Amino acid sequence: MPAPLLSKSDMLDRLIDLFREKGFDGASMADISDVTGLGKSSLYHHFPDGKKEMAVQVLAHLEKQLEQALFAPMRSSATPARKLHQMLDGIDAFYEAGKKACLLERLTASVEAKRFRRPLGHAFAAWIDAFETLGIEAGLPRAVAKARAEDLVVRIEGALVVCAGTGDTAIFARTIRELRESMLASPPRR
Amino acid sequence: MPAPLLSKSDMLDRLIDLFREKGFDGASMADISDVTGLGKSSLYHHFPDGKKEMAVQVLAHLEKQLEQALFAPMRSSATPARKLHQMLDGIDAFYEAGKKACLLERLTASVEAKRFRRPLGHAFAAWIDAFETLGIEAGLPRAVAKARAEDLVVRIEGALVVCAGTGDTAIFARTIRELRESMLASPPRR
DNA sequence: GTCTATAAGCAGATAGAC
DNA sequence: GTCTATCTGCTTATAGAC
Repeated sequence: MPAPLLSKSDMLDRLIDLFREKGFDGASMADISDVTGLGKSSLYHHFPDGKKEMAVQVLAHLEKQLEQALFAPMRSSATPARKLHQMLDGIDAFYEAGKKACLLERLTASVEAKRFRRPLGHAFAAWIDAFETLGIEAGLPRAVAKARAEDLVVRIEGALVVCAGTGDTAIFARTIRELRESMLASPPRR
Repeated sequence: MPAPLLSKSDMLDRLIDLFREKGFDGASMADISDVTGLGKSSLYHHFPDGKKEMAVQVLAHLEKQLEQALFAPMRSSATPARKLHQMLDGIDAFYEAGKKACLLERLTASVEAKRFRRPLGHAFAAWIDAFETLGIEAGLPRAVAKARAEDLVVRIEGALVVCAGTGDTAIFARTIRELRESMLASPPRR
C-alpha cells in the first residue's frame, strides 16, 4: 500500500511548471509522469479524465495562488500605491522577470482550449478584478480603473510573449516599471 | 505526373492559418495534409525536413506579408498619422478584430521554439522597427519612438491573448483605438 | 494509491511506384 | 510532384495485481 509521494497541492505545482514550460499540447503523459514521480496509471487515480482534467484542476489551483498573491496585499492596510508595488513584485517573481511563460496563455493556446474556456475566463477576470478594485480604492473612476486593469493584464501578457519571442527580457522589466507609475496616476482632464 | 495543386505561396498561406488555429504542437501532419490537399509523403517533397521546416518557411512567408502590410503604407507620401491608421487597419484585419491568434505567439509557445528563435526574433524586430521608424518620422525622439513601438506590439499581442482567454474581443478593439491616439502623441515634458 | 503490463491508435517519417 | 503502403516509436488510456 504505497503512500502518496506528493501531496495533491505539490503535484499541481509541478504540473503548473510543466504546462508553463511545454504548453498543454507539448506536455505528454510521460513528461507528467516524470515531474510527478508517479507511474502513468497512477495519474488516472488522481485525474480520472486524464490530461484535460489536469488542466482544469491546475487552473483551480492557480486561482488560489493568484488570490494569495493579489488579494492578500489588497486586504492589508497599506496605501494603494504600496499595494500596487507588492502586487507587481509578486507578478515579477512569478514570471521570473519575464523568463517564464503564463499558464493562462499556454492553456488558451492549446487545442483543447474550448474545454477550458470557463475556468480560463474566470481566472483572467479574477486577475483584472483585483487591479480594478485597487484602482477604485485609489480614487479612480470605476470606468478608468477597469480599463487600466485590463490594460495592465494585456501588457503583462504581451510583454511575456514578446520577451519569449525575442529572447530579451528587457521589455518585461520596462513594462512592469511603467505600470508602477501609470496604473494609479491621476486620470487626464477632459 | 500530377501537377502541383497549390502554389507554394498558397500552401504557406494555408499553413499560417492552420498554425494560428491549432498551434505548432497541436497541428498534426494529418491536419496539414487536409488543409493543403496533399498526401503526407508529398509534403516531404516541399519540406524535406518535415514539420520544423514548415514553421521556418512559414515564418519567412509571414515576414513578406508583414512587409506588405507595414512597410507599404510606410513608403507612401501620406502623413505619419494617416500611415498609422493604415497600418493599424491592416493589423485589425489580419487578426479579424481579435478573433484570430498570432502566428508568432503560437510558434513562440511551441516545444520546438528554440529552433525558431532566430526567425521569430527577426519577425518581432521587423514589426517593432516599422513602428519605430514611423514614430521617428512623426518627430518623436528615437528612444521614445522605440519604446512606443515595443509597447504597441506588446499591447497587441497581450490583447490577443486576453481576448482569446476571455472569449471577448472588446479589449482588442479598445487597445487598437487607444494606440491610434497614443502612438504618435507628443511626448510628455520633463 | 501505486505498480507492471498491455492495448489500440496516431505521431512523424520513409520507400519506391507512377 | 504526387501517390500507396509501410515503419517505428510514442501517444493516451485501461486491466488487474499488490
